[in-house]
Amino acid sequence: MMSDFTPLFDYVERLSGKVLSADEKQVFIRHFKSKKLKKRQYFLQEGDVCKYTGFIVKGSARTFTVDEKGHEHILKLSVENWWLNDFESFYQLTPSRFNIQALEDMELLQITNALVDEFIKPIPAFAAMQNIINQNYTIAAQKRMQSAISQSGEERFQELVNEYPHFLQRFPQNMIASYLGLSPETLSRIRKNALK
Amino acid sequence: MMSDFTPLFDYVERLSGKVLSADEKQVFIRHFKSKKLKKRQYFLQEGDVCKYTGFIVKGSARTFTVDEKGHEHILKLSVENWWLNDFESFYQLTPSRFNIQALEDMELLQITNALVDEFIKPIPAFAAMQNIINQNYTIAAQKRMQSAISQSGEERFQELVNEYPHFLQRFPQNMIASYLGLSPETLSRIRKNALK
DNA sequence: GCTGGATCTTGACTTTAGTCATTAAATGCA
DNA sequence: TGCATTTAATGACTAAAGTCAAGATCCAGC
Repeated sequence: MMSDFTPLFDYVERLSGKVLSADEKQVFIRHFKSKKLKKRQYFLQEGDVCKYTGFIVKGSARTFTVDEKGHEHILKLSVENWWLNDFESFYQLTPSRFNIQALEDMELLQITNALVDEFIKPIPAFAAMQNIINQNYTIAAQKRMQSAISQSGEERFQELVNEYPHFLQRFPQNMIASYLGLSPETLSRIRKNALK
Repeated sequence: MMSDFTPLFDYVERLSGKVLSADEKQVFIRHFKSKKLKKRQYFLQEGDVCKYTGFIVKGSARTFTVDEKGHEHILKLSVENWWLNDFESFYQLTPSRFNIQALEDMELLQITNALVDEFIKPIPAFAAMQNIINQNYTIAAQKRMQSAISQSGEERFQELVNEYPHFLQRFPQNMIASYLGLSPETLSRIRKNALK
């Protein structure tokens, strides 16, 4: 059965502000492949090259590293209508420093770098979307960097509560803690204090 | 006297991998204006819209915020052959959350967003450069985020020593500390320990 | 429903980094 | 050169976050 490309088309059109022709949609359908991941399965393992970029139709994932002490640090939490990949590895075809793992059962539409370059990038709406994404990502990264440098754990948590309240429902607390750069115990205590 | 555009042309050609024609160079010369800043002068103040993006021909600057306690946090240190701006404010024409201040006497080539869109973006080498920059910046932001989340102050300092050794010569230690998200005292002690 | 693993909470303690105050050194510049 | 300002170092203390260990709770799958 064919996957549902509607979310992807909507996403590209919305971000780019351009409309996709029927022909262009066919190019997407021809080159993106449906991929399913069960909870806990890996989309990418540290040391491997990130061959695919995937559009998340359903489910969620975390991008994380493991340090020398064996502690995991979550760099990114990804949900529906986001792209799943390690930019650096995907664009430069270098081994990745990250692991990407499904936190829920996932459905992706994925494609290789080579096919993107050959068939997808020439589609103006896609190229425009890509620039917008890079721009947005850069801005978001700058904001997050600012909070990492200048705010306490408690302030970073409050910001997350305000900006991504649904994350709190959707992800276990230890994942949120790791995303914020805190130990699970510390986040537990922060929440306890915040309730007063 | 006309400013020296050579560094800018070299930079655009190097990043884009394309050559600029004489006509295209004239477009640059026509629309970029030379701007000088003395040490400590502001290129941008919090609350203002970042009207210009500037290519740094000479000198250096810091991008920083001031928190409620009056503490400054440096988000970015910029030197020759980098662009100086607040992405978010410049692209979206929203008031900036950042201050940008010269750390040394500076010479910039600057231009407004509107003029970039009208005259400069149509130059293929420039558009290509911009995408590469966004890509590189995204990758760099991810790396820096990773160290902020998963490394101690000492490890972050060691990384800076390895990656940007010239920063240590060029910028006072309290600026470096702020860039690393540390108090000046803490960085002083880290350095003392590291010398053993 | 029962069970085992995962998640969360809490307490006691340690480590890391920040704060405040003081002194020393370096630097700018008149 | 000499003085004022900035920058850096250090000590004593405080605050924030991490660590380790134990127990409680939740939940998926049989």
